[in-house]
Amino acid sequence: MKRDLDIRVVIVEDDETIREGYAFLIGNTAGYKIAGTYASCEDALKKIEHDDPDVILLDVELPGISGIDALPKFKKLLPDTHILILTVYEQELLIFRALGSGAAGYLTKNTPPEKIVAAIHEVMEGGGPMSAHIARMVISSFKRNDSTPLTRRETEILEQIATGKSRKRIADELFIDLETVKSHIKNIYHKLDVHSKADAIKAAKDNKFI
Amino acid sequence: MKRDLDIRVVIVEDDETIREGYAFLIGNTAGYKIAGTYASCEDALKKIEHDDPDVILLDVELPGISGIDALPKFKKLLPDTHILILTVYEQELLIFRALGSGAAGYLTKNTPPEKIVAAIHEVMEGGGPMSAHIARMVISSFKRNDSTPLTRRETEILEQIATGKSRKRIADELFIDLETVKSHIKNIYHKLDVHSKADAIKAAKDNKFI
DNA sequence: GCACAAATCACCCGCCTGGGGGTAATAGGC
DNA sequence: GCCTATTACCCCCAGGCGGGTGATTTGTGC
Repeated sequence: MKRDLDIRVVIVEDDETIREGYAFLIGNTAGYKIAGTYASCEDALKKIEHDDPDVILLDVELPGISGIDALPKFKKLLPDTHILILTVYEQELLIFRALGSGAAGYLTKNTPPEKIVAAIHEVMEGGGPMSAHIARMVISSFKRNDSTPLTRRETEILEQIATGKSRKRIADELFIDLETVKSHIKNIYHKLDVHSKADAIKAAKDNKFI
Repeated sequence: MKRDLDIRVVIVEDDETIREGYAFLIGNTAGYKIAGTYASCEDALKKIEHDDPDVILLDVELPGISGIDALPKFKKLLPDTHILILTVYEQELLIFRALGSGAAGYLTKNTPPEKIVAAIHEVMEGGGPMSAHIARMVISSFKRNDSTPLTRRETEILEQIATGKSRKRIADELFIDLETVKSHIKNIYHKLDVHSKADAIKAAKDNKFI
């Protein structure tokens, strides 16, 4: 069990002005303590274990190893430390890669300082702080297309196909005949203008039909 | 183009105390206007078009049609209106269904009133407000398991299989022999202790290996 | 009540895929 | 220098998959 004193924060950020700015701000907030600051992931990975941080503020665009590539390494070194991504980039690919690698939050650099402190607090309380625009993108990634050409049953069957099940198995699980499943699949292929499982799945996912 | 005056808010919530409480709060905040309040989705669906709302606060546990089932209907009636889910439930299934149906945000009922107003503002600015715990669950849904038994290549091939591609096609796209792909698949099956595509995909997804 | 869409089942065909049994050479990382 | 990841090859055979055509029933909308 750790001391329940200050929240220990480490900053990994190459721009000295920004780094020292954040450090000053956080270090002077009651309840927070700067446990270390680094200009590169290489430096940080060598010494961060001694800092014993609760939260890491991690930049993604860094010279040498990028923050996004270093994320799994930090996670391996400090499995219980929360990592907050801090970046100017709002690219979907980057965001989902970061979250997939175990980031606990994703903030853009235009986030006002007091919100950053609030985000650190939030992440310690089990939250997942995100900048507004990021949150919207994350939510959008779940949204289905409601103007699908597929019927309910066709959508259901295509979802089953996307799990890798055979037509026979789908038929059994839906309590319908194999021939019925084949009919549905033929209709799906016609509607999506494809000629294979893989293409149907891709077309449907691209269009958020499934 | 709409008037850029007050933000028009509709509340759909069966508990009168809560409903009127929110209505009073929001109605008395500068820049916001209550365009309508309803105790059920049935009522709301009939009249909501005349309210011309910018944002709907929607409860999920309602008598009759649930908020979650009504969500697509509201979306159809008012495609440009933002819908904020307001509920006590924090079940993953419910959350992802709501977001999949087009909810722009998801708040729990313990959210302090001023945060609800802030969330309405945020959603109008293109954000995706979520309660802390919800946001964490959403983020967690992206997180991969880093202690996978699968090698990099095996993971890559299983990902391809999960897209419905045939072994031959995977071999071609990865510039390796069909027999090599078969070998990898055999190894994957052994490691995951399964005997089919579908089971491998399920096991891998359940464990977040892919 | 009628029309149209959705869902169901049927039988045809040819070809390739999928799952499982082995074995083994070469590269790359610690 | 060793281990494992990656690559590749041999065998077998059941059954799946994609495509064509047609027919029946259920149900929702106007």
